[in-house]
Amino acid sequence: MQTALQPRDITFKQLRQACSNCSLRELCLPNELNAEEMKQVDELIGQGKPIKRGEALYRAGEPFRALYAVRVGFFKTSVVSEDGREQVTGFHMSGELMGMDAISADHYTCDAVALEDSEVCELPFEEMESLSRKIPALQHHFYRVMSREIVRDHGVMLLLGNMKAEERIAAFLLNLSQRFQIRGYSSMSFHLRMTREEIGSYLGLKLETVSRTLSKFQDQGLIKVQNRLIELRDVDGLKQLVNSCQG
Amino acid sequence: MQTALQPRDITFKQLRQACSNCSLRELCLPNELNAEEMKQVDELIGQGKPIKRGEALYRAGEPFRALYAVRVGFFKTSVVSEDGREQVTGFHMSGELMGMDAISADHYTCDAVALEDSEVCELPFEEMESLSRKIPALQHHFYRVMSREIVRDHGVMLLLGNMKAEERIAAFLLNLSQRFQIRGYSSMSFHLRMTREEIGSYLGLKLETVSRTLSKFQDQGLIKVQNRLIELRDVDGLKQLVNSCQG
DNA sequence: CGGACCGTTGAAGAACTTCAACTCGGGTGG
DNA sequence: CCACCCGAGTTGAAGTTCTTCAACGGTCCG
Repeated sequence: MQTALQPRDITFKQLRQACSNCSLRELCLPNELNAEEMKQVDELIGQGKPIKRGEALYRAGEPFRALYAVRVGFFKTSVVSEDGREQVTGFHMSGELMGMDAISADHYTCDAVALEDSEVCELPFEEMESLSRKIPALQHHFYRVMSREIVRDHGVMLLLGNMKAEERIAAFLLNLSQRFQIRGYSSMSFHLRMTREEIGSYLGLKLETVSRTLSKFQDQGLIKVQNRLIELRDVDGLKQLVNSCQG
Repeated sequence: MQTALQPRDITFKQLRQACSNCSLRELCLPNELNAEEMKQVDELIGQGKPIKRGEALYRAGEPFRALYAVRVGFFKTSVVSEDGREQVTGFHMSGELMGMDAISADHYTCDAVALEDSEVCELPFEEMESLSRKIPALQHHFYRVMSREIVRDHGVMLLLGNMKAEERIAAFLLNLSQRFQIRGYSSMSFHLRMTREEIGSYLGLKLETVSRTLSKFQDQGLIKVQNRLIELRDVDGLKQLVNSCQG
């Protein structure tokens, strides 16, 4: 494993860029840091580690050393049950943190796989933890980020437990749209980085159901689908769908 | 709200008992604390606040001030969607922490309702946060507890996304059994604190399906059901169920 | 003792899955 | 450069699982 990392480390250093200059700073780090604090954080964080499409950033069972922030690209995280069923637990885009599940058991419990060529920043957890004792805003930030993950998971539980296929897909598309918008990309038209099967796994549906539902939405004029390119045509219609049918 | 709390506060103080004497200490707090650290924690934590069956400890939207540890009793937490659908996000027994969802948005996002007469300990979050900067073990403990909640949620997502009704119910019963065992209660026979509907909400099933499945398990000799009293008769059989059917 | 709530069970219906056939597009090797 | 092939996606038809609707029994509590 160590040897495999060496060629990467070269690129790693070439791409090095301080958090203080990073446009994603508001997403990853608390915004109340002063220059001195920022510098301390900068010194800990390893930046721009590239992960090729299809590669795993980490896998379930590997020892925990760091959290990872997506710098560019797109990831899925998934858990696998004892009998081999995969459940996608999340899709992660720039500025989002991965690996928080690993703190409790000291090893990762998910696989994190890049769905396109990506780069991540490495946050060595022990060091961050100890730095967060000196910088209250940083400590609070980590509590908040973990809390946000819990809230997000509850939202997925609501979706999986109560919603019908059409509502799930509509909610999924709206969620992606919103997250692209926050990052300055178009919220009305975007490229899906994942397969129908991965969407299905995340939403508790089979890939055929995902495909059928997207086709149905297109027939209804809600969206336009061209392979993985999605264009939202009637956002209000989609929103109504999410809050309409009784589950 | 303040007035309603006053009669409680009397009992609150009557029941006061230090964490250092509490048998649940290993569940709530890190076990590496020395006497001095323990004392500091003790001084912050409000103990033995009683919540009657059916009452809410907190509700979604209320401002966040404290985490709560179940001392005695049993709680459910649930989120409600915009159109009024309830999703039970968890059942919580003694030693377990509730309210971590509230850190990110500074208000609770769930309702927490007692399913039997209960008592909770109050952990004022801001004070705990600042104390945790002085006690590394305490800080690490909170990170771990939140991480554990994330892992648990991923497990529920796997259950809701991939499992059939029988597998969900079997997994649910085995999970309860294990948690009772940890607390020194019988793992083979226990009382369900929640209705069939609440089980169904948690597992993404209708109450009739829950009822039918329990009856079926009884017919198969896996369990014995008497209202809310459950007796496990074939734990291995249940375990096989969880890891058998392909979802 | 009456009523509300909880739970059980049957039968019919809806929603999703499964199985299967086919299309499309991109990459590879002849 | 083109043929081929593979993975991804679409669509139809049949099948399964769960839900819905409805009726009824039990139990707890005022």
